[in-house]
Parts: sequence; structure tokens; C-alpha cells
Amino acid sequence: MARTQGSHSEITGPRIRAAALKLFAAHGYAAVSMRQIAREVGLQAGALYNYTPDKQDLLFSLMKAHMDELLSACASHVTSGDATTRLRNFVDFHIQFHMGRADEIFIAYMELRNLSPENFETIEALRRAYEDTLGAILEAGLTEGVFDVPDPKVTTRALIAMLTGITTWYRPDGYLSPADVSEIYWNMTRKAVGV
Amino acid sequence: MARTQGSHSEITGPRIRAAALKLFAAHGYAAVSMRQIAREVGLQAGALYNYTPDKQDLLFSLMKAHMDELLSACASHVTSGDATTRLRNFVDFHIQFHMGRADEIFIAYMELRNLSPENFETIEALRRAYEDTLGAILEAGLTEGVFDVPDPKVTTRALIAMLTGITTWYRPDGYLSPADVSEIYWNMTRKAVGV
DNA sequence: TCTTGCCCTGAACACCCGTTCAGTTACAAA
DNA sequence: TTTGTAACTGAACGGGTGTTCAGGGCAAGA
Repeated sequence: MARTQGSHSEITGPRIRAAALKLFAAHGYAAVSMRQIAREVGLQAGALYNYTPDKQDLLFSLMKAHMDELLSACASHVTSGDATTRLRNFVDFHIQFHMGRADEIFIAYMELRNLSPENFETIEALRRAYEDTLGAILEAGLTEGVFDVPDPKVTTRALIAMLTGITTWYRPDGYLSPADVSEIYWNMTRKAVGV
Repeated sequence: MARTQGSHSEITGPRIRAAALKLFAAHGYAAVSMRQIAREVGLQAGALYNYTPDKQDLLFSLMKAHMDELLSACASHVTSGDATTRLRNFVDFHIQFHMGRADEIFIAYMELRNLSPENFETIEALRRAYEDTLGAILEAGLTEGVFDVPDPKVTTRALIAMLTGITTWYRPDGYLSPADVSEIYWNMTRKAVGV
């Protein structure tokens, strides 16, 4: 037996990550075994260790990759303009990004407690950095005198919680298009900050 | 050995539930073993089965009790008045209820996927019932002509997500009192629905 | 054609899992 | 004081866990 036909590192690696992502999102990190992940890919459990040092690192690298992608995509979508424009761009970006990545978002929010302390600190820092981009927009709106928010920090968290909530109910085959959803959430956000 | 001094069913039962609640919230249902729960209470694992038929039922009964308490407390706090008054009462109630029950809320949102299908359906129905109380308030505000919300269902979910978000950051020893938090969230809610 | 080394298998390691149950003890009622 | 039983222990059940590793097959380069 051993190596089967046509298998390659460049193919197997991503397939393992995709399987882990799907299974972690569906059942939770702790409830998924390395053997289940391997079975999903069509391997024996031992083969996974050619691609990850251990299970913990598999989770961490998925979360890290997600956060890195989130931050860089956000930075390129929410760039210039006045505070209101940037807020609108942020809302649109957040909705669009989160709609297409249900599994990643689920894991990023649910599996924080299964990270080792160092890994948690790394992910938490990235999460705070993302939060701060919205925080900065709200602060800018305050100094421009166009927003009416009593506590920018609390408002930031409230808005992000509201926007991220779409992942719990949005389905592509529902009666609302992504643009509809964006419009509804933008109007709520806009009014909530007093524009 | 066997039965140790001064131990009683009326004491041990709640202690087991409290330990399970705490551990499930901290590490997740799948990551916590019956032996860990028993150790926390000072028992052997076998003794737990005098109080729960199995681990799944322990999780379910915690979630069920939480949802029942949520619904009955909500019903008694959000009763009469016009739509705006009831919305304000709902926001205050939700904030106050969720601030003091971080562990319960955490489990109620995170461990849904670890419920058996029948148990999930039961909890999900209660969750929908709670959502519907807010939905009914928004509908009432629409027919009264005082709210401006394009899609009450989406707005309901967005508001609940926003309000529930406090559990991820609120700490009793922070710089904001519960009343401050309530006020901030009420103002955001109020403006978001156009009052 | 031969050889090198990547990729994978399959077995093994020590340990933990939920759950059951015969047996033991402390207490309440008689 | 005796007895009945609720409450609990400790061991056992079959099975699953993450991880390691010697060895074998396949493909590409010499």
C-alpha cells in the first residue's frame, strides 16, 4: 500500500485544511478527531502530521489565516473619504465578507477558548485591530462633528455584534439579496450613529 | 468509603449543575468530561448518574432551564404600553438579564450544535419564541406608525445580536454601570428603529 | 535504468471517554 | 436499637483520543 496514485502535497495540504474547517465549524474543535479529518480527506490519521505539527496548530493556522485575510481585505476596501463614507464602506465590506465565509466566522468566534494562551493572544490582538478600524471611523466622525455617539468603544462593539449577527441567519437562497441585506444594515447603522 | 458525611441530594444536585455550567462555559461541552465535573463537586463520576441520565441531558436541562427563565422573566417585564414603551422595556430587560448570566448565555449560544436533534428543536423553538416577542413589538410600532423599519424580521435579529453582544465585553468592574450600558444601547436601538 | 526522497500506511503507544453496577456507608424512620 | 434505603465509591466495560514511527510504494531526476 502506502502512497496512492496521483497524490501531492500541494493538493493534500489544502484539502486537509478545508476538511478541518468544515468539521470544526459543524461539530466544534473538541468534538472532531484527527481520524475524522483524515477520513474526510481519504487518508490515515498519521498522514496529517506531514502538514501540521499538531491539532492545536491546525485550528490556530485556520483562524490566523482568516484574521489576516479579514484585515488585509478590510484595509483595501475601507480606505479614504470622510467618516460617513468610510463607515458605509466598512458596513458593506463587513456584510459582504461575512456572508461568504460562514464556517470561518463561526470558528473565529466559537473556538477562541480552545486556543492555547499564546495562540489566543495572537488572534485576540488581530480581532482588536479589526475592531479598532471601526473605532477610528467613529472617532473621526466625532471630530468631524457628523456622528452622535456617546461612547465610541461601546458603539463599536455593539455595531460589530449587530453586523456579525447575519452569519446566524443569512442563507443565500433566502428572500433577500446581499444588496438588500447591506442596505438594511447600513440604514440601521447610519441612524444608530445619528447620520 | 461510599457515602460521605453530610451529603444530600438537595445540595449535590444543584452543585453538579453549577459545576457543569461553569465548566461547559469555560471549555465547551465536548471538552469537559464527566470526571472533571465530578471532581469539581468532590464526587466520583458514577455518582453524577444519580442526578442526570447522561451527559447530553445535563447540557439540555441547563439550556432548557435558562430559556424558560428568560421567557418567563421577559413576559413579566415587558407587558403593556405602546410600542415605544415596550421596546424600551425589552431593551432594558434584555441588557439586565444578560449582564448577570454570562455563563448561561454563552452556553445557550455556543452549544446548540452539541444538542441532539430533538433537544435542539426544543431549544430552538424557545429561542424563536423570545425573538418573536421583539418581533411583535416592532410590528406593533409599524401599525402604530411610530417605527421606521423596512424589514421587521431582519431588524429583530440585528437588534438581538447587537444587544446580546454585551456578554462578550461587559465586566461588572468596568467603567460603565449597568444603567449607563442600558442607556447607550437604548439610544442606539431607539434611533435604529427611527424613534 | 537506477536511485533518491516525498508521501503515505498501519500498527502501536499511553491515556481518557461515557456509562454501568455490585458493594458499602450514613442517615431517617420505626 | 434495628432496619431500609438514598447516596456514593471504585472498578470495570468497550471504545476512542492525539501522536509517533518503521517501513513501503510511487514519481522524478541522474
